[in-house]
Amino acid sequence: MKYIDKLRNSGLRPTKQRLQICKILFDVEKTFHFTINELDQKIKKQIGNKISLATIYNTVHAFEKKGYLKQIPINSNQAYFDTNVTDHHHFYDLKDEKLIDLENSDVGPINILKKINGKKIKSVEVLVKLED
Amino acid sequence: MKYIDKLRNSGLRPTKQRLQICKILFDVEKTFHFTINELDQKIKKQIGNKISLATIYNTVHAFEKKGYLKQIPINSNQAYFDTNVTDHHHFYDLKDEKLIDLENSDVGPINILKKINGKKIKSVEVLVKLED
DNA sequence: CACCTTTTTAGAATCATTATAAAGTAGATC
DNA sequence: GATCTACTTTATAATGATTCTAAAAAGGTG
Ligand SMILES: [Mn+2]
Ligand SMILES: [Mn+2]
Ligand SMILES: [Zn+2]
Ligand SMILES: [Zn+2]
Repeated sequence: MKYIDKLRNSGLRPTKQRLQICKILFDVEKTFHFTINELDQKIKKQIGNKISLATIYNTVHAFEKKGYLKQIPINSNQAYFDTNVTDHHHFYDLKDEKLIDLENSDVGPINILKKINGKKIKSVEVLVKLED
Repeated sequence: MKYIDKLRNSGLRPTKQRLQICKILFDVEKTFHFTINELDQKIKKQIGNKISLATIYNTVHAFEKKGYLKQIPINSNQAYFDTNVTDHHHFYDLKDEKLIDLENSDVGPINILKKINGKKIKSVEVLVKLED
């Protein structure tokens, strides 16, 4: 009951819905990127039942807040999430509208020389747009 | 009649509305970042009259397509545009929800070591999120 | 001016996301 | 195990940015 503990330790009750979403998001070998609608589809397909969209939004946001998911800024149409929460970067294939991971080691160190008074850096993300 | 020519050369008729928007966007010393609503406010305030939101969207998208504006991916809430169309990067102040330019020279060369088969790189953008 | 095309516009439609509020559930207590 | 309470889920409505529509207005050309 790996996810039950994970949720409890985060102060989130391990409900049936949250456990199902955990299974889909984290019980796979590879991390992946998804939109809320894609997750909704995946739940219907893999679990069989449906989870209310409101619950899916709530859960994804709760997981994001706890650091189990990351949101990737791509465009203003819809939110993209990532189950890979390590520091890393992305390709974005403009034609397929798909994200591809770009590990830190594939980019090399990024040195931000400019400083902003009174602010500190929370994250540094590179987005590489791809075309044919 | 600098903007009349600019528009004509782009195959866009120099209408009153487009010229007014040009004036606001390009007739200033410094480039800046804006959302559609901020632009709408600015038009009302600086020009006095109002331009239909549909026209503002149309014009901004037309200018983006022509390369006179760039869209900056920040989050999925609303689109941010930039009158600075040179290659550059951004700070995003999470508290103030404001963009700050980060010139290429403030970041240093970014070497993308990973290649994706059949795709070529269109742009490389760094987003540095700031917190207090 | 007459004609044709592009553009503007108000308003409706769309779509992702968030809010609401009622019903259900988990976990604690007895 | 029944009871209680806070948390969660859910259907549904509301919101807000963006896009669509279709009719009116304006630009450009001869
Ligand atoms: Mn969010
Ligand atoms: Mn657009
Ligand atoms: Zn990723
Ligand atoms: Zn900028």
